[in-house]
Amino acid sequence: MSDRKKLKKDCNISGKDCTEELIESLHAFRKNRAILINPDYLDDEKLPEDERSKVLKEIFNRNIREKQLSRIISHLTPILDNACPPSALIYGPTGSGKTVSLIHVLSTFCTFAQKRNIEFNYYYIDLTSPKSFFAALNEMAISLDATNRKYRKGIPVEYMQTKIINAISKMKGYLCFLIDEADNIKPNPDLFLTFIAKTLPRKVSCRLLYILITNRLDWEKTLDSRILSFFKKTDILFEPYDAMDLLEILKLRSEKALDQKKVDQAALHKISAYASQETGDARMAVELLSKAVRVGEETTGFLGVTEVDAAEKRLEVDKTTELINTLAVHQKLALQSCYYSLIKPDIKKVTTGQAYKNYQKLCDQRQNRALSQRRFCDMISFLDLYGLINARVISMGRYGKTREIISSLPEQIIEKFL
DNA sequence: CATCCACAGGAAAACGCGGTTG
DNA sequence: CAACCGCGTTTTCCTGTGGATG
Repeated sequence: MSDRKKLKKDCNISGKDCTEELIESLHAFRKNRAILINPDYLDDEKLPEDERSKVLKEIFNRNIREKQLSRIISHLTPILDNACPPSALIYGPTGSGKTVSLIHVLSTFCTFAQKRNIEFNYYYIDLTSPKSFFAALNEMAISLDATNRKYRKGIPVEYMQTKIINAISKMKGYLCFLIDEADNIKPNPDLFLTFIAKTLPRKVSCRLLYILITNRLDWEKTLDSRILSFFKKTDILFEPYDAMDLLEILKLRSEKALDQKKVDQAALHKISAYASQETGDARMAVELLSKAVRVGEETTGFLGVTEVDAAEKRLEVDKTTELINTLAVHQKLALQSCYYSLIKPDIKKVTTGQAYKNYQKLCDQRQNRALSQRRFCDMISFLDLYGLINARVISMGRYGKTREIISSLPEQIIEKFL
């Protein structure tokens, strides 16, 4: 017993020492390789409010989105001459900086107008997650009255409406509502729009101005034309960022967040080029940057072009595995049945018939009914469309005409889902 | 050149399911 | 409560087809 105790004690001491050393050395090692100084600047969600707007100001001071900003501002300037501009509808793809630009413009416009003794206020209504009519009203009431976090369910809709009307009727001058993702009201967007466009202006004395943001170009067409005519609106389009804009944004982020000694400017160029080719989504560009930083910290302790390449690959892998995971059951089975024979080293292509046989076998194993070959055929074209397989129709002469299915995924992904 | 394979893919019928009406 | 719609999905049926092969 005493022996064992002693042994344990020894072990403990030596073990502790070892681990402590390990922690110390690893810590030093990691610190040495760290590129990231202030991670919050790579993630907008974590940035405190005032800090966020500071960053935004800096971005806009670099003449990014100048065209769009001037469009919005010239839309607003009639207010300075005591005229009320029409409502505006802002279009643009995700990550083109719609929300950010609008908030920036409105807040600066707000202070500018106040200096000239013009009463101007704006409220931001966030509908980024789908909302019902009631929830939209709720959101509106909250933005008007910051003290009240949330109104409970079960309150009649009319009550909410009068609540909002009461809140607004105390105000004077111009009142601007910035409604983000305005197309997100389900199931009856018309109701909400009728309320804000028709009912509200009649009940309150101040001048109302609506700015609706959406990323669906065709949204307008889904609306009732009668409501649409109440908004005598102007359209403003946000183009996606080009490579130069993205580069500026990335530069700013990297200056704030990263150790400049360890950052190669060429890497930023590469990221901006890649992101602008893809979608021009700024959020995606920043995400790629942070991914590249992570790669750099894990390997060389430096952010260069090679790290960006690696991050790109990793992003690609993440995207495809995510895509695969969101597939419907039978689609997943079809995909598996395609790769089932493709992973064998000597087989490079399969025909639809072979894949279908595999598919039937797989369905048998899992005891669910196999879909018809016709349906399978459609699923193959679907998978091809999404780039999960390569399938093209070829003719093998008298041996028939079929789709030739070839792998289009790197092996690590295939292994993962098989 | 005609033949004929093994499937592609269009059309229409059948099914499934939530919602509505008599 | 059954009958009936409406609409999306699935099955059934069918016609079409590129080119190796005899």
